[in-house]
Amino acid sequence: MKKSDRTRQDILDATASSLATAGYTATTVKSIAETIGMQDASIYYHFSSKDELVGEVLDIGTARAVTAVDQALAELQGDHDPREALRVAIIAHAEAVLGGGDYPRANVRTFGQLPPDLTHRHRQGHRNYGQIWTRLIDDGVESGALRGDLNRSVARLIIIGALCWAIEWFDAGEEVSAADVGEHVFQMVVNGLSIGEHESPAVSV
Amino acid sequence: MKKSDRTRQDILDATASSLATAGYTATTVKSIAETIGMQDASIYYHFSSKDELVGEVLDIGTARAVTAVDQALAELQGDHDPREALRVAIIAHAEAVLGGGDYPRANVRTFGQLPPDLTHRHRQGHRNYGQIWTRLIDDGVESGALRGDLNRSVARLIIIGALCWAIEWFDAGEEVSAADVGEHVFQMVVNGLSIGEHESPAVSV
DNA sequence: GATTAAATCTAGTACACACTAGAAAAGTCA
DNA sequence: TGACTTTTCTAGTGTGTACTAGATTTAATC
Repeated sequence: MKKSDRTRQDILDATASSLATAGYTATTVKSIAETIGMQDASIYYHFSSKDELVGEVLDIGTARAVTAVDQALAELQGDHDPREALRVAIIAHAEAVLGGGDYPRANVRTFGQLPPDLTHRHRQGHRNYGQIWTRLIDDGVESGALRGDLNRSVARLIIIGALCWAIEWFDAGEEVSAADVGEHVFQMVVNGLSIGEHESPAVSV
Repeated sequence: MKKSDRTRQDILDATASSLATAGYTATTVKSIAETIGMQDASIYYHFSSKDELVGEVLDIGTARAVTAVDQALAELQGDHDPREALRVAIIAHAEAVLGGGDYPRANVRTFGQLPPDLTHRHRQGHRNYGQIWTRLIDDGVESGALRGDLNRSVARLIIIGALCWAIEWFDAGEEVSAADVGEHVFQMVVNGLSIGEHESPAVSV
């Protein structure tokens, strides 16, 4: 029983890693098996199909992303500006997806590449995740901290989109960290790039 | 000669449409041929391989996106706020990729799904496109209209990312138009969601 | 140490894919 | 019409994929 669990975990890890870097199609059962030194047929002792395996990896990925954001928000004690909550959530998302493990990255990376069954299977998870952000934005607007003249759904999707797309260009080796990317997204979508008409010009970079 | 050109165009159109909606893997030579009522083998009279065909579609896509943004900027006559140039470019991009034809959409949709050869082939095109945005941001910062305390590359990639990811959720049938999405991205990344400490709360939506 | 159960392997099947060769059809123009 | 070119089709090949069946090995239990 213990051996099986360990192997199962190895398979999941290898799949998450491959999905995160190579995408869905390039992640073959054979390549997964090779990574962990097995025959491809042996995978089927632990998982009934490729898509069941991939689905489980994606489930773990969403769970981890949700946990990361929830936990970061929970650490905000007492009264706080709704903008600060948004900032904390954005940075937590950035760190989970960019700097975190393979599982959340696999989720974002394979978005839009999955067969219909898998896409449908994870629709609810994405909806749940979106609701966290919906609440953050609603709180901000209703408290008067955020503008109410924009479509909140569109605003939510733009924030998530800016963060998700970062996976396409973010390089963990460079000097910009995952948290830096989150901070930039926050600064831009909340404070804006503009320095405004009444402020003094910013110091040049 | 004329017949060949027409068929060739049909093949390109069908490929662009399939890439834009189904992605790279689900776009098979057979499915393309079926769409235009041909046998799959006949495709090879016009194109030497699937990837050459796909590459040509992507070339057209980048060209159209660049043209759309360039043209929108060219129509800005005389002196103008650098923010206005950014706004015009953002909306032009949104309309080209979301509301426009299949070619630019195919480009964004297949990003990250392509085999290495094709990815490499289009790297230069993406770089060129990025330079349009680099210049817009540089102009803004140097004229004092935009903040200079953020990493400009990161800012550029966040703007493009927010726009590109919109393809994953934008629905042309809904009441929010492609230009609306562009306007929202502009409002958020340039003016910011925050209403600031000295302004009155926004009217509720 | 023998018996049973768990885990992996060997050796395949079936299918979808990109792509090819050569015959057949369609179009062009004297 | 007839000779020629262009375009499409028929009929395949080879490869990589997910997946299966049954033998074989490894581990656990008495």
